[in-house]
Amino acid sequence: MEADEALDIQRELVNHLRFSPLGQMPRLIAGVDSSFFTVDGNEYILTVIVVLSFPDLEYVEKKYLTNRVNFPYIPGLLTFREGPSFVKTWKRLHSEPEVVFFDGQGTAHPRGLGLASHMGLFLERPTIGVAKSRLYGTPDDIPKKLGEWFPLRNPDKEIIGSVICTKKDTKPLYISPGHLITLEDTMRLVMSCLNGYKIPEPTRQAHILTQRIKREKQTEQ
DNA sequence: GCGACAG
DNA sequence: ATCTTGTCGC
Repeated sequence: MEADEALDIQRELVNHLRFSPLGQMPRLIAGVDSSFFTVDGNEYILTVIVVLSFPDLEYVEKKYLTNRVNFPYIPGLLTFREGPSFVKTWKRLHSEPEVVFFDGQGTAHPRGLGLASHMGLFLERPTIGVAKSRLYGTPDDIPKKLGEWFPLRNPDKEIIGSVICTKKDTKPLYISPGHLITLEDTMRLVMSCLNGYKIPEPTRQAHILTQRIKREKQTEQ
């Protein structure tokens, strides 16, 4: 996979995105995260998917997989580095989450197709992008108080996501709809999944496991 | 050409 | 993301 053909894929797939209101509240939500490590000069990715009940946020299921990665990290092309591993891991899930949270952007992307959006097209179900930093767009302002938020806009001033304060005295989160969900519903779900921490619980649990599994993996061998 | 740049 | 210990502050 070359970078230039990856760009063409994004420019084509963005036309398939749909942003519709969530019909009903989900019963299961999945959180995805990945970590990386190198062995004998080869780079590997460890992807973890955690499924929680909603709105209780109780643990339901988890699956993880280690795969080799060849595509480098290139801002705007994260999908081609982490996407393949996610797809393989997803196929091992027994439960069927109605919504999936990704660590990265949804529509708040140079070509409107961040990791969450691209994976949403694959899954054909609602996805959300939860990023810890900005990739694209300009926020109207920076939120400071818990729950406060501002629109994130593209150069044409169109709203592509939002910057929201999910915890006091911490940098805000950059969230955007991935696919089959509106920005409004995206923000509602993110706020409903907060558990006293800055990162929504599905993504937070996945991140904790991604680090722990990798650490145990190195400790044993 | 210069700066920006998810994880 | 990852390399890495302690430390300032709510």
